[in-house]
Amino acid sequence: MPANRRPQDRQEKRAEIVDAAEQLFVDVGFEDTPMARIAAAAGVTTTTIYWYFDDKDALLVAVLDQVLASALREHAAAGEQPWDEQLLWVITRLRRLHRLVSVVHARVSSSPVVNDWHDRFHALADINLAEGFRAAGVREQDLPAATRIAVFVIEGLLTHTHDEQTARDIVRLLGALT
Amino acid sequence: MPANRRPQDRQEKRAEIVDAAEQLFVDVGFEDTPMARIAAAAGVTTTTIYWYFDDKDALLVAVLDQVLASALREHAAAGEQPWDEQLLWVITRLRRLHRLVSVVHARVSSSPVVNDWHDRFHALADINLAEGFRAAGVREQDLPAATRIAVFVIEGLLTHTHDEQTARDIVRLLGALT
DNA sequence: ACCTGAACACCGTTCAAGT
DNA sequence: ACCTGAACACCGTTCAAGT
Repeated sequence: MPANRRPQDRQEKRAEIVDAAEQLFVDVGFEDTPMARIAAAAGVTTTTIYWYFDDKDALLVAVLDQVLASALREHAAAGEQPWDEQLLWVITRLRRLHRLVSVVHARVSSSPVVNDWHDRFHALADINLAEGFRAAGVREQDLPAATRIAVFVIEGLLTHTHDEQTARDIVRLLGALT
Repeated sequence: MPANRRPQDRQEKRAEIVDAAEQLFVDVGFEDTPMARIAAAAGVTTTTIYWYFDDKDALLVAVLDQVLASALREHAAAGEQPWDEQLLWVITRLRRLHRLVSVVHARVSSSPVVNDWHDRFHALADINLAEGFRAAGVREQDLPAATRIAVFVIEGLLTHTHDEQTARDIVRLLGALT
């Protein structure tokens, strides 16, 4: 063991693994990418991944955290926009993540860590969306229902193919809820 | 080979396999049930399943067809009901099928047969829902968007836990689209 | 035509052994 | 503490051989 190993070495290699996994999970899919392929892309051995992560699901959660943080940063940088433009931004920006959305739902019932992440994600999404709806004038007692409708529509648009115009029509019609 | 083998023998054994697979896919999940377990439940050998189905995805599609047909029969038998009651009926009746919904979405991008089934399902769902919305007085130009919103909300309710009251609130708020 | 036991290919994960 | 090659367990699928 080298005496000059800096503490962030660990974080750096961990980040390389997560980066490799993110690209593969997004473009190829979680179920279709073997651990060996992630390891090769990250320049490590398969077993090394298990030094940093408990199992493949834990690696998935790390990828989800990274992707979510990145999306939140981008969204904040996009600045204030009207309500429907924000929704359309989210839909187009996150469209390439549809495989992640699907695999999270598929693994919720099998993996406790994915289930936990999913719960936390929806709590966060609900808070943000409810804030937007409140600002748009939705009645307080309708906020929970309106929020969940918005979440489900976003998830649906991400996991189903559709053209740009359909997305616009849907978001416009959703505006009727406000 | 027995000379008195009747042609429906094949259909009967096929049905036994599909029944076993349906119960396991619904209660345990597609990814968590090995072919060997389906075979054992159906009283055949693993390899026998491959005489009736190309692969596990083809078996999944057979299960989906059977479940869909059963749901359509039940729905028809339920008779005419107001629009929101129909939606609530679908949601409670199909809630136990959430694993099927999730795995279909997860496998759409990997399995052509599942992808085909998914396309056909949504075409069918769109027709039925559009009819309901039209009868409920939704403007013709809003029908496609309203239909997709309803589909996405139903799928969301099936794949996310929620209490009865939330479902009622959501369906009631959806009524604002009409 | 229908069914089977044995084998194959693949993959997530573990473990003893290294540095 | 960190990394590895080899092995293990599991599972979808195939195939040669039966009836």
